[in-house]
Amino acid sequence: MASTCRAGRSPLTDSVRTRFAPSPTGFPHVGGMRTALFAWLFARHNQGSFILRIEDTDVERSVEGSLEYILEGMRWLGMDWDEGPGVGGDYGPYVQSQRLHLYQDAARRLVESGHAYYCYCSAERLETLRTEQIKRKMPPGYDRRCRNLTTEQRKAKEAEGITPVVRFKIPLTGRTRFHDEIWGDVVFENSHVEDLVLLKSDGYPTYHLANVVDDHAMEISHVIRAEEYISSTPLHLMTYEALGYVPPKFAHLPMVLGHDRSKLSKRHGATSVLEFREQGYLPEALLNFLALVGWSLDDKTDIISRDELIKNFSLERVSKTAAIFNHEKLKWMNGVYIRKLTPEDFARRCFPFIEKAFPENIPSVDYVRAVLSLVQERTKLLTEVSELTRYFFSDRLNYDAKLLISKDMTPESTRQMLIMAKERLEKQPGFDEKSLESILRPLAEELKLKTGQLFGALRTAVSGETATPPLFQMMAVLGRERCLIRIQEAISKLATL
RNA sequence: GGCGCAUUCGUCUAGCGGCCUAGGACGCGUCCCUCUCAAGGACGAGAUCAUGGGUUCGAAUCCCAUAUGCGCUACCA
Repeated sequence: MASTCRAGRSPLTDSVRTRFAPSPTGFPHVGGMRTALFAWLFARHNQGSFILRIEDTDVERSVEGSLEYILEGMRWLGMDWDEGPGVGGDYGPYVQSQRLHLYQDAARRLVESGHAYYCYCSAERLETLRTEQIKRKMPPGYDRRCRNLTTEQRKAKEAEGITPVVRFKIPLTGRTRFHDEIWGDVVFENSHVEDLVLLKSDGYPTYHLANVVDDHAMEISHVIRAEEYISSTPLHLMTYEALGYVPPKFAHLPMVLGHDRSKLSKRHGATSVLEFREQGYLPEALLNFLALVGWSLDDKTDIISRDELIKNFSLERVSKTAAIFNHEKLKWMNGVYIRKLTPEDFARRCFPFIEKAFPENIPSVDYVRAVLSLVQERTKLLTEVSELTRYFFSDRLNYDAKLLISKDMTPESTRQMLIMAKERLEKQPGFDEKSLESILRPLAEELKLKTGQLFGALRTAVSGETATPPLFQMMAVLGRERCLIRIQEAISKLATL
């Protein structure tokens, strides 16, 4: 796209550079990850660079260990970064708390050039000011009391030992307009923009300053971020200009909502991508799903591979409307991806869940594979496999004997039927799917029973369940000995009815 | 309250003036397949394109109001 040479960006590096800039204040939220995904896709589509930058400028909200979770979430989804924590890069450090002097310098320059000023107002004054404004139905905001302090007044405040903050001196008139890659042209009256704080009294920058300074320093070409920042974009633009920087392009992404149309949060279910992993979701499914929250390829495609996503992603097809996170569709999509897995891959991914559920009862890897191949197309979540395969690993069946009795059958007729079946099975040399079918089907005919009546009873006898994979396949995997024992148990159970 | 933005089936969306008696997907229902459950296939219900005015030969698509929703309105990001 833009290939004009501009200040701060050399022709050599004038390519697409996007970034994801999370603050380490919690888990990797799917909303944030969706934002990261779009920035990542845009960079990859344009053979650009994707940068990961940590915005840890809020000391109070910073949560120990959360950075590692965020990185883990990114890695799990397969979003690799070209620069940032763990990989380095030419524009580091990529952690804002290690770049404080840059922001402090910028703030000082801004004050010196008259674009910003020191503010000595206390948090208390600001607080009472705000509550008073709200009470009188006035728009809340800073009243610019310190905007025009004289040198003497400032000296007096300094003498009191007050550490000031730096606020941007927003022009009182005029308007700021910009072109958003997704929203189009947006215009704001400058008089509605506040003199926001750029540098806090603890020496840390606010998001507004740190963002501008770093996006410029890191030569970010496209700022792709959530919709909530659109209102502060005019301030950012003014800051770029005041600092003498050429601003990047902006693209604001629509929000991700919960089912009640409020911002997606914990009460809407899982919101951390790591939680989705624990619940048995496949990263490729989540990635596909997330890509479709606010973006579409065309009027009919739902299942899109990572490569296709990269190949086809464009900002033009990003929607402007907030989207509700549809867990049902994600689950369906996960099922689609599970079915697409090779049996080996499916087994590999399920193994941890099986091992966890049946630590003492795993005879062999081959057995587990055989079992899993029977349930693959029946599972929507990896976590379901333990439930789906329980009777393959445990001999305690615990079912109600009544479940053995099919329609139009009695306990006694069912018992007789199972006795016959057991005799035939004992005599049958092979125990594979084919030979099982070759004796069980004729048996049903011989007894003048519907296949469902015989097979249903055997199914329950052998598994304790009424819904299982196909009977013969299941029995073949369970093995002759186990099946015969279970059928005998069923026969005994029926006798007590 | 102010500012900004949005508004197509329950949900995700296609649509960028005539191809729309609005298409696809999830979910839902019926049927087929079938030893059960899935998967798969077929069909169906489901949107007066938020409402009201314009513009136009013609509007879901353009314009203006209204309503509703969302975002911002922090020494949080």
